[in-house]
Parts: sequence; C-alpha cells; structure tokens
Amino acid sequence: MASFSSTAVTATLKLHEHSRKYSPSSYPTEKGQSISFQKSQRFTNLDFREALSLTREGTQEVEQSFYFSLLQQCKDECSYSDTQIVHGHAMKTGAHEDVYVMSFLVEVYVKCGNMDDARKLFDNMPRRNVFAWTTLIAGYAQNSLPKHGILVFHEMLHAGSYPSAYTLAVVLNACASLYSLKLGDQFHAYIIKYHVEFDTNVGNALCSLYSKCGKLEYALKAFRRIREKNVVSWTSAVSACGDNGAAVKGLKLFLEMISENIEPNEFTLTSVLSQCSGIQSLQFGTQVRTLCVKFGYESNLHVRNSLLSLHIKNGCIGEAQRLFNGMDDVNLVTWNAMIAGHAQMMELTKDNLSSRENGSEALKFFSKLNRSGIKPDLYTFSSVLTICSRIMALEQGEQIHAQIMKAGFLSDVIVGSSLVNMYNKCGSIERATKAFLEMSTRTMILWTSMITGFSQHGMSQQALHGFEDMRLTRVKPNAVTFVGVLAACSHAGMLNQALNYFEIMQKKYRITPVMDHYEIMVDMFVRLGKLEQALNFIKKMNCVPTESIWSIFIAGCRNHGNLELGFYAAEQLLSLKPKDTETYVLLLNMYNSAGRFEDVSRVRKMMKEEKVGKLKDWSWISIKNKVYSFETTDKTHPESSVIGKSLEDLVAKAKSVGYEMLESVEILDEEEEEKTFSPTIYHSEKLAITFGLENLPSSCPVRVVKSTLLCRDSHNFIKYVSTLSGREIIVRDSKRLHKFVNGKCSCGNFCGFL
DNA sequence: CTAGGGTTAG
Repeated sequence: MASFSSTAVTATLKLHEHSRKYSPSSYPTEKGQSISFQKSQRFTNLDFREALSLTREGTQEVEQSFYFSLLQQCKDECSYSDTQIVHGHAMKTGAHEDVYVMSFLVEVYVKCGNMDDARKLFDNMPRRNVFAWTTLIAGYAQNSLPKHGILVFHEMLHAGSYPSAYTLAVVLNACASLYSLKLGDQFHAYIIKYHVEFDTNVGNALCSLYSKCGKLEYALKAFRRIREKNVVSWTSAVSACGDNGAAVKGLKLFLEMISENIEPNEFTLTSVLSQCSGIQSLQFGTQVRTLCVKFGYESNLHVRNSLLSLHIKNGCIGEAQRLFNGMDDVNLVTWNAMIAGHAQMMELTKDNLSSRENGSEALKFFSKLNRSGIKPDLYTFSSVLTICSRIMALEQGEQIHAQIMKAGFLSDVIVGSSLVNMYNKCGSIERATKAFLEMSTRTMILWTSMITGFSQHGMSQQALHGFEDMRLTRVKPNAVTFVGVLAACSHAGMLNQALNYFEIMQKKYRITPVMDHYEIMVDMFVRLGKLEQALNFIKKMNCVPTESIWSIFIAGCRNHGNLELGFYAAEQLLSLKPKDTETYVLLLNMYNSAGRFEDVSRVRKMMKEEKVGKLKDWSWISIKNKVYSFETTDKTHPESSVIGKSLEDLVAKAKSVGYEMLESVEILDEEEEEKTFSPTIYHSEKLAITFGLENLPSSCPVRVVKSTLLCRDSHNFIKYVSTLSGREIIVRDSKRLHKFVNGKCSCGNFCGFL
C-alpha cells in the first residue's frame, strides 16, 4: 500500500494548488509562531498530542498536510488509539468532509487491522473516490477477508465507480489469497478488456496469483508481458519458480535479472537463497552470498536467516552455528531454522552417531529459546516433537505436550499431528489415541498418522476401523494412507482385504501404486508362505523391482526354507548392484547358512567394488532428558564394563529358560572376515535394553531406537527378557516398531534378517 | 505487490 499512499498524497497536493480548501500552509500557534507540517515530518509522542491540542478547540481551519503527517505516523506505528484521536479531531475541524483525508483514514484503520472501523468510516463518507474503494478492497484482502474484498469490488462497479489498474491488482491479490484460479481468470478477462495487463502492478499481481495457484507457466507469461518490470516483478517471477518446485529455472531467471542490471533487494535475495538450499546448491548459494554483501544486505535479518538455513540444510552445521553466533539481532525464525535444521540433519545421518547428537543439540537450542524470552510457535513445537519422536524421548515429549497446552497451540492440527506421531513413534499407542481423539479437526495427515500408528502397533482391526471412519467423515486418503491400510491387512494376514483395498486405491481414488505399496503386498504374500504368488506379483508390477522388493522376497524364501527361489531372486538382486549394506548382509547370511562359501566371497567382492560400507549399528535410549548410545562391539572388551557383565547375566538367565543363541552376521571388521560369522551377544540394542532395565523405575517401559534392522537372534532374546523382567520393551528399528510384552512381539514375528 | 520455520510413509 506504500505506493497508494504516496500517490494519494501527490494527487492531493496537486489538487491543493488549484482548490485550496483550507488555511495557508502554516498554522499559527498561540504564541504567534508558525509551524509548517510536511509529509516527512515526524512527531514524538508528546508533540503528537501537543499538535492536536493546539487545534483542539477546532476554531481554526487546518490544512490537509497536517492530517497527512499525523496519519502517516499512525500508519507507520499501527497505532489504533492515536488514529481514533486524529479521527475525532478531524470530525471537529470539518476535515471529515475531505475525501482525501477520509480515504487516508480508511487506509490507516486498515493498516491497524480494524476493518469494522474502516468500513463504517467508508460508509459515512459523503463522496467516495477510487482510492477509498481500492483501500477498502486491499484491506479485506490483507486482513484475511479476501471474499469481502471481492464483494466490495462488485459493489464499486455497481456504484458506477471505475477501477484503476491498481484496483485490479488489489482484486487479483484477493483472488490469490483465496487460491481461486476461477475468479482470477474472470478478472484476467476483465484486465485484458481494459488493456491493463502490461501495467506493472497488474502484471506483478497476475504473476503472484498464478504462482499461488500452481500455474507457473501462466505466472511467467504474465511476468513477460509487463512493459516496465521493476524489482518486484522480477522477484515475483523468481519466487514463483521457487514456490512451484522449479528452483533451477528460478536461479536462471535471477541470473537474467542480474545481467539486465536490475538490483535485487532483500526479498529477491532471500528467495534465491532458499531456492539454493532447496536444491542443495551451496555453491550457487555462496555466490549469492557475495551479492548480498555487494548490495549491502548481509546484515539484514531475513537474509541472514536464509543464509543460515542454506548452510544448515547443506550439512554445514559449523558455518550455520558461526552465523548464528554472529547475529546480534535474532528472531523466532532464526531459532526455528536452527532447530529444524538439526532435525533434518538427524534424518540425513540416520544410521550413525551424529544423528542422535543432532537431536540433542536441537533440544538444547529449544531450551535456550525458552530461556531467551521469545515464545516458541507452532513451527517450533512441530519440529521439536519430531525430534522427540526420532530419539524416542517420551518424557521430553510429554513435557513439551504440557507446554503446548499452556501456550494454546494444542488446537493446531499440525502440532496435533506431530503429537500423535510422537506418541506413536515412542510406542505409546494409548497416548497417541487420546491426543487424536482430543483434536477437533482431523485432516488426512492426522488420520494417516493414527491409522499408521495402529498398524505399527499390530492393531490391524483398529487401523481399518480408523480408515473406514476417515472415509465416513469424507476425508480423502492419499498414497501414504494406503501404506498404513495395506500394512494393517498384511500384518493380520488378510489377503483378500488387502487385494480389495489395493484395487479401491487405484480404481476409486486414482492413486497409482508406488514401491511402498508393492513392498507391502509382496511382504504379505511372503508372510503367508505364498512365494509363487509373490513372484508373480513382482513380475506383474508396472515398474522395475527394486533392491528392497527382492530383499523382502529373499527374506521370505529363507523363512519358508525355499532356497531355490531365494537363490534365483538373489541373482536378480545382485544384477541391480545394490547399494544398501543391509541387503548384502541378508545375502551373506543366506549363502553362509546354506554353506555356499563361493557365493559368500563373490558377494564380499561386490561389496568392495560397490564401495558399500560396514554395517553401522547404534542403539539409543533416552532417560530423563538425556540420550545414551550404545554400539555393537566385538566380544573381547565389554566384559570389563558393568553393562557388559549385566548383559551376560541376563543371557545366562534367558538360556536357563530355553533361549538359544543364533548365529548372525556382524560385519565389524573387514580385516577379520573369517570371524564375522560368530554369535555376538553384545548387540547394541541388548546393551541399551540392559542399561534401561537397570536405570529406569521398574514400572517404566524400556524404549530403544536402533539404527539398523533387528536380527533374528536379538528379536528372540528380547522376548525372553520381556518375560523374565516383566517389563514392556519397545524397540524401533530402521523399519518397524517392536513392542515386546510377556514374551510376545507386536510385529507378528516377521522381521529383518529372519 | 515480493522473502525467511513445520506435519504423514510395513
């Protein structure tokens, strides 16, 4: 609206020269001095009151620019109470007859977010000009009432007023906030009719409208048509690319802009930087950084936040930290970027130690934020809950739940979804269900979270009921929802139901199956021992079977003792040159147990060729806001540690009630290949569980996260431990959740390296 | 008019 007010002022001043309505350009004070009011003049709060009190009696006439100065100040400071004072004053001096003063007043009420007052004032105006109409429309659009804005536009046409190009730009913005392409197209037709599509403001608005509606091509066409493109035009076009997933195009456009000698502003630079981080191009981002310095925006808070985000998303935590420390002005976005950045690093470093270190670091930032006095918002809470879910920090998650409640963010559906997800991932389906039921709005994602949660906890019936309830409330499922639904069927061995849902998904919801769905279907056939059917299914898929599909099939073959098919599938798998260490471990296990040692060395050779790393295995347990991690170790040294000794005692106890240790592969040391097929009792998760049993209150379930899949031996062992200790033990491995209660596991006994 | 944080996936 900045250009509006300056236009209004210039227009008014021009008019002023011809028809002076008010007294001369200076106003005599009581002391006989003259004060002149200029547009740029600022008043301190005291002067402000004083300026008004001088004219309180309302005996003298006041010039327009007096009001413009005061109102400009009210507008800049968004001060509603001061605006009311000026308004009251204008009523006394008779300035309310002046359409320009009143239009400006409408604009200031709009800026203060008070649409009711703006409308009332507008309705009482003796005359309305295009500025007033436009201001009102823009006001509704900016104060989240875009529909009202469009109604006012029709009212304006009906009243016989002609919209200016600027009015049309403002109406387009209202369409953009409604994400209504249909309305936008209607106005576009109107714009073509009045030949204003070449206008800068109209073109800018068209560009951002089409971008918001996901029509990048139209947005760029609108941009190209603008005759006199300004920085805003270029910035709109560049960010349109970024918002529509065309970062490379956006960066090219940015280069074009630079080559045309258009100087970018902080908006352009932040948009470009965020596009760089989106496509992981630290290189380009670094070049943009030098431009930020060149154009003097390096210390701009928004620019700094984007730079910080760029570095943290590219894994340069050190540089992000350095930027953070160098900022003397920090806002919530800065904190959120640090927290979310660490959370994202956790995902990237999933299978190694730094993952949990990143999690702890992020939680430290969260407590620092809490101490800083800045209030966390829904973004902060969502991120932090995700971190708790990853490290299974239930206690901290509960504390954050309480904080969310106090801060009043519980009704936010995204925070609620994160909460449900956190409880699910921490293995507490009861609390997840409770949080879910307390939500007043249920989106597709929230339903999906809950369905998946039931499914992961082995509660197939509840998962399917959830899905039917979701359909009853007319929330449309997506591909992810069906991952949960199909998994529930697979888990309970409901073959026909699964096939039925698989068809409904495609025919009724027009969802093309992706690898996740195929994997579950294959997994289901395999669980039921229907290996031939599984193979037929794989052959009929409309995409090339992946590493994971074959792995699931091979695991099934081993489980059902059909090595013929297993060997066949292994050849298919090897021809794909797998990249995942766990895939190779599966094959090594299979060939080793079958005594096919030539194949064992063939697989090992291939691992070296493909530069597949060792199996990095870590387990973590959170106790009282602290995370403890354990590594699978070779059996020579842990005896010296207390925890190793306790684990040995536990193994001995389990053996006395029937536990038999199984042989499993451990690729710990490449130089000691021959030794790798020996039973290892010091699995990381076994150490973590032992630690948990000793350090948690006896009523407390033991919750452990593991970076790789559970092996058959561990799975069996933990069952015994759950019976012996009478404790609930929850282990989340790289693929699924295992909840052990009284010798039984929720996963249905079909897992990983079986 | 234009920018910077977030949720779901056996």
